[in-house]
Amino acid sequence: MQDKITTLFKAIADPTRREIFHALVIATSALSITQISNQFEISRQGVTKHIKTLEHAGLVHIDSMGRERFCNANAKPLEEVNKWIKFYEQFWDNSLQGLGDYLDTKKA
Amino acid sequence: MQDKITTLFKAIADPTRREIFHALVIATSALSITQISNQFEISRQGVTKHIKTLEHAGLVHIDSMGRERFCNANAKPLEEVNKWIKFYEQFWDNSLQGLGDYLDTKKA
DNA sequence: CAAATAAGCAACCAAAAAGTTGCATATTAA
DNA sequence: TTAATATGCAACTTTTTGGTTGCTTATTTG
Repeated sequence: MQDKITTLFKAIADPTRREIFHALVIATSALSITQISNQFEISRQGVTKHIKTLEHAGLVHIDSMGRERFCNANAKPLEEVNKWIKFYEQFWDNSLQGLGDYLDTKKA
Repeated sequence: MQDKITTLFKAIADPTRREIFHALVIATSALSITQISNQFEISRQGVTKHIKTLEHAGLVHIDSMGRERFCNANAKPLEEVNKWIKFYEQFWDNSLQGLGDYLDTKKA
């Protein structure tokens, strides 16, 4: 399909999915599909689809208990996004920019 | 349309766009649309569209000089993404998790 | 000025994404 | 064991997205 980080970026690019993920992160216990659906305007099937996308990106882990499927958030994969971002930090952060300029000057 | 952070997330969710952005970030000088196109497989129009998306997200700034349009990367908006991510860091980073547990214990 | 170059605009296309409804199936409760 | 509940699966619709081609316009350059 597409590479891992793209799957991840796409998963969090959708606002509904970010909301669902957030709800799972701050939940005190795992939430079933129906429980999640009750918190959102969209249909249960819509939620299922989003959960599948999040699961595929590694952001959600599911524990099946009987007929219920309890969803847990897993923020770990976001570490990759964080790494991606980190590289560009030096280009927006002025203090780091200054550091870069300093090193350049030193070299010259 | 959609909120700012979603525009931003969607802009960086596309791998081609991330590549273009990266090329602009590491470029020693601003690049024209044609110059960018030469570095990628897709058509000039395709590049133009991506640039427009990046510009709309604030990740690219354009300086028009005569018939040419020179594109500069601007990483600053990524700071917002970084902030978004930061919140979830405590849920993946074990040391911070430990810190949270510690504070909870202290409270109790 | 004529030719070449840089780019925009518009229309189009195919595939993907976000969401829906309907129905089947498994599990639990009355 | 029948009814209710939780979910999955499949088909379908609408919108968005990533990309294309064709044509026009503006700016250089020979």
